[in-house]
Amino acid sequence: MNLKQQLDQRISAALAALTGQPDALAMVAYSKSPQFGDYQANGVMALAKKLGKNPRELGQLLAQQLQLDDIVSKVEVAGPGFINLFIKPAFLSERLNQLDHARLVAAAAQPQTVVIDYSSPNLAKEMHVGHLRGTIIGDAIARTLEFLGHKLIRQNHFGDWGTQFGMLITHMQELPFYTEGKIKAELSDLEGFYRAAKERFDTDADFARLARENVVHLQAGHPGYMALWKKFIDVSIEHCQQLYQRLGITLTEQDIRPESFYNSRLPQVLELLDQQKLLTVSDGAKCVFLDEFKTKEGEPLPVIIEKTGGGFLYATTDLAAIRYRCQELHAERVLYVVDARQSLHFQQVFTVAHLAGFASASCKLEHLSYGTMMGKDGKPFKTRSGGTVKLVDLCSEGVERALALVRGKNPETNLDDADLQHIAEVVGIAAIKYADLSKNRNSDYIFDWDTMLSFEGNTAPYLLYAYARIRSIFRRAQLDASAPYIINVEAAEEQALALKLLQFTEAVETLASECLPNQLCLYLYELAGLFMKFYECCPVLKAEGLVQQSRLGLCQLTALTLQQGLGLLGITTLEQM
RNA sequence: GCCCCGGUAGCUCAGUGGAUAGAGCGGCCCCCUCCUAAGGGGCAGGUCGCAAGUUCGAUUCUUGCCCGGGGCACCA
Repeated sequence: MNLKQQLDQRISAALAALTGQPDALAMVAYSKSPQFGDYQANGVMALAKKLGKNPRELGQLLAQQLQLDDIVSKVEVAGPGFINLFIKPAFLSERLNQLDHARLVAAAAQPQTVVIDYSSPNLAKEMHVGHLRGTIIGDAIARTLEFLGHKLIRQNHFGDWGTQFGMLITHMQELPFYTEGKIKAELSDLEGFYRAAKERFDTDADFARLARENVVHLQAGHPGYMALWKKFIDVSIEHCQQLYQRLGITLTEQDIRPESFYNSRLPQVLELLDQQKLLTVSDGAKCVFLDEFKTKEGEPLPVIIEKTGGGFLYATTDLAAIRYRCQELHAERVLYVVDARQSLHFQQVFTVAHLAGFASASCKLEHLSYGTMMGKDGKPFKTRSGGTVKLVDLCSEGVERALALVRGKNPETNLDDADLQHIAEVVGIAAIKYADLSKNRNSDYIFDWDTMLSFEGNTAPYLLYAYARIRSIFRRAQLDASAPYIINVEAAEEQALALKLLQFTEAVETLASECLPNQLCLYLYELAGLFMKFYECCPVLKAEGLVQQSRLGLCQLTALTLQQGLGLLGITTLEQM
């Protein structure tokens, strides 16, 4: 149990005993200012009101009865009835000395089976900036839940099936150089290939007709078309996996469960809905109508399961996926990291899934939506010529800019070119990822190279630098960074840092429940800031004996926490930069 | 028209029903006798979109309105 929960539980119990209200809540929160202590309990005011008592008197009574001497050095009643709690330095030291350095965070008390659907690009096109947020944010959430001990199942719901593939295989088939090697070479520029096919589809009526016919052949399982399709998909998957590797994304080929995986399960979705009398035929399409959704004309809005003339849509696939995830993978929680524009779709699909029993009432289906990536002009992020920015190019540009920066900061360095290149790769990728993770995912976010590569403020370079600096302390002094050091905090700066270190667990747990990685980013930034202040005020290498040991211990734990925290976000640290 | 998300300092963003709403950038000023100044400290900067309501207490919850973005029947 983390410190906040521990305080909350004990104060709630004391409050219940004092007032005879079994459901009394202490409402423990962080204090905003040091003068109000480290934590504060705010529950007294509400309870006093409810009981018609004077809140300050109730607060005084509670403060007298609280038995928190093992944790707290001072309890004071302040303002209208706040209970301010000052954590004992000895308690901080003791807790820090007990930490398991390999984890720093306890495993979840109740592990769940969690399915997370993220990244899920459309294989028809090359990955572009539109796929970045979901991939990065999803990966951070996945890593964190997994680390906490949940049974985490990643699902990369690739778009590998649908009308565009008719167009693509028709274009492939008609290429004069349809041979193994040449096809593969041609597909090395997936984006160009898609554009060429689209161009023909839009301008050549015969081609378009043929493409539509070929979709039907493909979906009927025609071997020749299937082979072409498979070839295309394989190249496309390889392209995605390369990007994942460069970006440090944990998705592997084993996590791929594309749309086509559900093909054989679609008819069953239709049958089950029909059996439950949920289907209505409207304009020839088989639909589920839900009272809570309306079209722009004010008519009931259907969820279309099968379109007029046959053929399934993405709602059908998503319903089949929910059945699979809940009933075969036994998920207790299913997370969808998908952009905000699809929120209506997910509301509908989740409602139908619960209604039809595809997901039990206890199975939580959550759409973790995120906003659009904007350019500095506040419009969706594009290249100078107005095209979509490829992820490959984005990574390269980030690394190039980082390299220039690292070179500039190290004019006379002992680092060779390979070292610099490595540092640039880590910093560049980290900057891109962290810029995205550190903002609340719900809002749109403005992509700006200068801000994300700055060493100031809440940025990846600042945190990586903080970590490298600490490592450098041990390296310079030739001290063992993994040796046991006994912490004994005294100075105010040490106390503030120690408390923050203890709160790492709370930050990680919050990320797991709220799925907002920016909260962990903020924690790490504040930790790094407190460390810098500590380091300014409290000499480490110049200190002696037990004081030095203790301060080294704080340095060590700060480094471990930064490394662990960045690791959960999918960012690797550097020993030197 | 309905639904979803947002509106907080000049800019980019935090903010769990609680005390005096916080960071960073940009502006002005100060600090290298432990690590890498890629750092630290200070000053200035706010009708938390507007108005009601609930509450002992609202930036936070409710409702209405204004502004911006997105979505709303066979694409995903």
